[in-house]
Amino acid sequence: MILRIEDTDLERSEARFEDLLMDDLKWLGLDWDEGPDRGGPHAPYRQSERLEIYREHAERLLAEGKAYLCFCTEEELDRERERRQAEGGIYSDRCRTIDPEEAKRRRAAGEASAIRLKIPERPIRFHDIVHGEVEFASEVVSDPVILRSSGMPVYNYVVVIDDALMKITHVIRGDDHLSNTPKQVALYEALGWSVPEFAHLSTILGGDRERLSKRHGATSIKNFRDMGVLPEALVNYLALLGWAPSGGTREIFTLKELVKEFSLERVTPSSAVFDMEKLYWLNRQYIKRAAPERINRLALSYYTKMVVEDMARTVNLSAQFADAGFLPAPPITDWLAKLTQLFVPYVSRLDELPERASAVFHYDAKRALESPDNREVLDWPHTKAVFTSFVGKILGDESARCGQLTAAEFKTIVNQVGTETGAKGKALFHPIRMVITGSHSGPDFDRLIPILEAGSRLTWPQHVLSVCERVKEFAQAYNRLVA
RNA sequence: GGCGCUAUCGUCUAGGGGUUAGGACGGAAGAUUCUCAAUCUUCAAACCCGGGUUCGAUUCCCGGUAGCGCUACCA
Repeated sequence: MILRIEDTDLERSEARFEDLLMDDLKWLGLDWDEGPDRGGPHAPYRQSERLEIYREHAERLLAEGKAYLCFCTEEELDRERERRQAEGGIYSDRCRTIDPEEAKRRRAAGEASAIRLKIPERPIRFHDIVHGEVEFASEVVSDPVILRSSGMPVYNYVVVIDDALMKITHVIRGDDHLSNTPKQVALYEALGWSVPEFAHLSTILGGDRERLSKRHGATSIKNFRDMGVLPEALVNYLALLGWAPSGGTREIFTLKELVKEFSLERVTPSSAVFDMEKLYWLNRQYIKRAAPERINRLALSYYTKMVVEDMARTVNLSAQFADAGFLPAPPITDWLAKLTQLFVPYVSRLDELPERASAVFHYDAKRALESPDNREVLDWPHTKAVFTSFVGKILGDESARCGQLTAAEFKTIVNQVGTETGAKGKALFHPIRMVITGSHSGPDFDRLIPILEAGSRLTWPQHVLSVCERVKEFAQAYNRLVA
């Protein structure tokens, strides 16, 4: 595989984009044998460093009469384009008829000129693996500029030169390039080179059926990565957009399986709407299958991000510090790993983890009592008695040592509250969960209580409240409410 | 405007001259659980329109319509 940097548009190219691009590719699990970072037999791999090659071939085409000099000024071209806007048609190729000798003289005299390719006067046909035979009439394709008057070559030209020189066999790209292809085919022919196979893949659209763009939210690879989408899920989803295996029922494929199963011949020619929900669903499947250690490690950054954001709310953190983040020490990471495993069945994106675990980090008894979600629970007949009994047990009981409560001890207390008040099932569990987490729904107490207690014993910027601290806060808030 | 590409459930798609038009996401209902999520079961949901070819067309052909793309000295 070859990585080539197409940077002939100076305005849109920046060195840092290159690193970003390589990061994205590596993250996706795509690797290359040759490229700007590791060299290879076809070096250089940046088009901006291959200018001499492009100039040479352009001059050759010029000398062979397959291309010509164009002296049109920017203003002239603008004017013509405006007229076409209304009347239709293509660029007039007006400089094509200038006598080559005269053109040579004008260039020598210093007049600015671009080089245009002569499109032959016959239909241009080519084969496309997903679209079949495609034909364009010669009259609808204008003579393209291959070398700008600035000396910088144009994409449609360099791509042909490089693909041929680098021995590219299959040109696979978006179908927005389909209309460019006749120009490129004409170029291959003018150069006397054989034409590669083409495969034009359909456009990916947003929910509004417009081409996917920044407006639609996550559209860069980095975005998905930040959301906690696993690369294998993204690759799998993208493959499914426009492709299905024969039979059409299987949907989950690893990169390796995809390499084996995927075939361009089965790619659909019609455009597809990007469905975030389905991506998230696939991501959940992959999270479930992934090694827990990997998920725990990936999850870390989302917690630290949360902690930094929390701190920024109260302390005036420097942007530099917030950016850098920080890695917690092992006792904390071990605890966070347990936390992740507790909540990971609930999420389809890793960045949802802190939000899911918010009951652990952000306990607020007052808000819990005022929450509309808890309204109903508050009105249940047993609720008040359960509150009183439970609060009394935790705060009064010697066994309920602060921060040292075990799951078994907690269970015993819950059972005692049950027999004392006569509440059971929802009537028992919902009010208690409300006291502990602020919400009537959440994970099993058996797993939650040890995590809460262990968390309260850790020292890091984010203090986790222990069970008894929660109960204390709740009791105060509740008493105020009743009073 | 010209040219090109495309058209099966809301979305991604399988299929293909005669099928109960299949699967997945999402939706609805149910089971399970103290609850939410997960999981399982069930259900609803589609061949763009008009002509032709044919015994028969969603499938093949033509036209229309719609969507998208190109129409740059952008990539």
